[in-house]
Amino acid sequence: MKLEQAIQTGKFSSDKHKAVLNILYRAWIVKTKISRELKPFGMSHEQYNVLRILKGSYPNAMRVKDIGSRLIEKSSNVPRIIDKLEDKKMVQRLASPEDNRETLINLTASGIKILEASTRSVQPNTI
Amino acid sequence: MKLEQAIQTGKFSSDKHKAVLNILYRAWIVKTKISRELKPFGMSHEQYNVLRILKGSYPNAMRVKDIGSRLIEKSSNVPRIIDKLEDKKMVQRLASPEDNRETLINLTASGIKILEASTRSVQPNTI
DNA sequence: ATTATATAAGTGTATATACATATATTAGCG
DNA sequence: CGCTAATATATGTATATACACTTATATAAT
Repeated sequence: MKLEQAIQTGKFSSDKHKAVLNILYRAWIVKTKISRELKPFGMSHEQYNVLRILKGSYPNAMRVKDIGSRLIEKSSNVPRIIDKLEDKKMVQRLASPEDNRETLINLTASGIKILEASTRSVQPNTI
Repeated sequence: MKLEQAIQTGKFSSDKHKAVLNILYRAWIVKTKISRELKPFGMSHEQYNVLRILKGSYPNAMRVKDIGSRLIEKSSNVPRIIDKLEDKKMVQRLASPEDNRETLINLTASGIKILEASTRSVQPNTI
C-alpha cells in the first residue's frame, strides 16, 4: 500500500519528511507482520531476534552484552528477553569461566527446533 | 552510523534482508530521537503525532476514527492517546452533532502553543 | 416496529519498551 | 594492598503497545 493511502494524506512538508514517514510506516508493517507470524510460537519479535543472533554463533555461547550490541533496537532489555526465552527452555544461562560478571547464553536443542520452525513462517517476509 | 557497525555484522542472507534491517534500524533511530526530544514537553511520539494531525484540520475538530486513519502505527489506541492529551488540556472532546457515536476532538489554545514549541525541538529531524 | 448487523468510541489486560537504579565483580592506581 | 572507578548483568517501575471485549448508537432487513 502506498504511504499516501495508508495515512490518508498527500501533503508532506518536504520530500525528506515524506521519506522519513515512509521508513516509519514500512518498519511498522514489517514489525507487525512478523509479530503476528511469531504469535503461534509464543515469541515476540525481539525474542526471535535474540534466538537468531544466538544461532549465528552456535554452538558457541554469547555474552549478554554481545547479544545486545547486535540488536537493532538498542534500548532492548536483553536480560529480560533472556528470562522469557529461558522460561520456555529455548536458551540456557551459563557461568562465564573468564569473568564472573558475565553470563553466557546458548541455544538449547528445543530452542533451535522452534527457531527453525518459526523461521519458516517468518521467511516470506525475507527477514 | 552504518548498519553493519550498528548491529556488528556484515553478513546478510540477501540484499533485501539487509534493506529491511536498515529500514527497521533507521525507524528506530528516528523514533528514539524524537521521543527524547519530546520528553521535556511530557509527550510521547504518538501523542505528538495526534497533535500534528489535529493541527492539520484546525480549526475544524476531527473524529477519533479519522485521527486513527492518519496515524502510521495503526494499532495505536487513539481514545487512550486522547485521554492523555485531554489530561494535559492540549485537546478537548466535543459531542458530534451528526452522530452520537462519534466524538470530535480539537486542539486547545495551549495545545497549539505546546505543539509549536515542541515542533521547534523536533524540527532538526525534519519530521 | 422489531430484530439483527454494523459502526464508533472506550475499557481491560497482558506484554513490551524505555530508562533509572541496584548488585556483583573486575580493573586501575596511589 | 586498599580504595575508586568501570563494567556486566539484573531488577524496578512507569508508560506504551497490541488486541480482545464492551457499550452506545445508527443503519438495514424483515
